[in-house]
Amino acid sequence: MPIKILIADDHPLIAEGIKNTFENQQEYQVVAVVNNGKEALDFIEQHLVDIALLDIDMPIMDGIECAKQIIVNYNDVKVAMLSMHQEPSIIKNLIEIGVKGYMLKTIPSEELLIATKSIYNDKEYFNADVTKALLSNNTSTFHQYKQKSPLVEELTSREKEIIKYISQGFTNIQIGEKLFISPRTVDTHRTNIMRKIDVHNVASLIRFAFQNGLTS
Amino acid sequence: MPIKILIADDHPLIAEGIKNTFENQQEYQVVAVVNNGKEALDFIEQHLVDIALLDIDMPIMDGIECAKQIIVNYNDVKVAMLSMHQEPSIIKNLIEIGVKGYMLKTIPSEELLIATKSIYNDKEYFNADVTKALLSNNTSTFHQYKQKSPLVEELTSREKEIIKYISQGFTNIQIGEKLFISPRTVDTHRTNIMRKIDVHNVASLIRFAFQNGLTS
DNA sequence: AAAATACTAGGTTGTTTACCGTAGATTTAA
DNA sequence: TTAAATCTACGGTAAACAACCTAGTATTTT
Repeated sequence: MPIKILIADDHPLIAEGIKNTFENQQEYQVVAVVNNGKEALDFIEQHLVDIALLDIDMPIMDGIECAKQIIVNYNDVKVAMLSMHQEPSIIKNLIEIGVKGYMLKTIPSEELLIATKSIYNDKEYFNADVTKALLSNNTSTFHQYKQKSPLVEELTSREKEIIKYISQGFTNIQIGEKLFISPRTVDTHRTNIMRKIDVHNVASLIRFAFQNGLTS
Repeated sequence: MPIKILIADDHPLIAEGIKNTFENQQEYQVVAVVNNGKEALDFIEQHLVDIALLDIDMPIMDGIECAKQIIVNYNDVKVAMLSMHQEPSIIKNLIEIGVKGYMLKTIPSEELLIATKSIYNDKEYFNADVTKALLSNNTSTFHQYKQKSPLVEELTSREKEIIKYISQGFTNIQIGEKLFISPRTVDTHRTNIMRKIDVHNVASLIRFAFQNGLTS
């Protein structure tokens, strides 16, 4: 029973190239070559597909949206991206969505075969260029999350203590009891904190706390 | 002319396993199996080697020091690591030193062959687990050490959507506007979410969202 | 000594959230 | 075809929070 592959790419030449890679092997069977994400979804709805190889840039429905839909609606169809993009944010996003593989189109044919087989066997596959892309830019991507706001410096140690308790889910009254101060005092601190970091509700306050490592 | 491979690993069984992988192929030739970094260097000084496959944990001289020496002194010997470590810091360090590949020992034999060939052809190779390891460093600090709650599974996709907006600091009214539903409906979702994950204020709700990667 | 900062506490007012219930419409599963 | 789940929406009440305000005490800085 060959591995059933769907290829989605709006460049016919590339799609054919990928198709040829698989057609010389009896382990694989290309069951569809489509031009966009919508067509891919339509096909998957009607037929059995093991692996969907999706390009990102496609008309009507792009590969990202298509991947999302497939992963949500067709649990047993594995999704791998085959793209020219190597922006870490895109790659990261896709991996979080749940794609099993991400390959750049520079991947050699034989590696693509291995990759496809790995993915079919419930493993994951990312080719070297992807790893390098993540690595080379990971400082910036990393900082996007880890970078501390300079506003943290504005907070006094008492305020950081308060924000910690707030982010742990305690109410002003509970915090007051813990710190042996009036809940009104806690409220004052809370107000001051929010003014300093320029947020206007608990949700944003806690978001700030998490992003700045103030959560204990 | 086969690709000349040196294997350095202090576990004889593993070293033999790797050796066997290559010996069934005439493209490759294992010219040495050594037990530590020092022996590897000694061998390379006397013989021609195309690729050195190094373990990290070895007595006398470890794989990291060995890799450094090889890369500095023997420009035409390519170095790849084959290890059980997947700490991003180690991997990053080695890539900065200049190793051409990093594979975990969980790599399938056939993938190892492809990898070795790629590296011989002046490409780089990192297997999927390595990418994942790097990626985990890439994502936010918060989910790193905290385990995800099974309660996430209880949430419907709509509820996850709501929780995402809440954690972004939007009020029920704002969320209602975004999703074209009544703020009362948002409130109902909110109530249901809080019941499901057993929290009783926004703070805890957002804490939950952050710890479970529901913050977009 | 005066000014600034931090911590404390309270007043007031309006908004938002938390929790309780009910309930129709639609989709999904048994 | 019931049954269950999901998404939708509303009423009401109490608690918590958000945004203003003043103000005393203590400590540090200028």
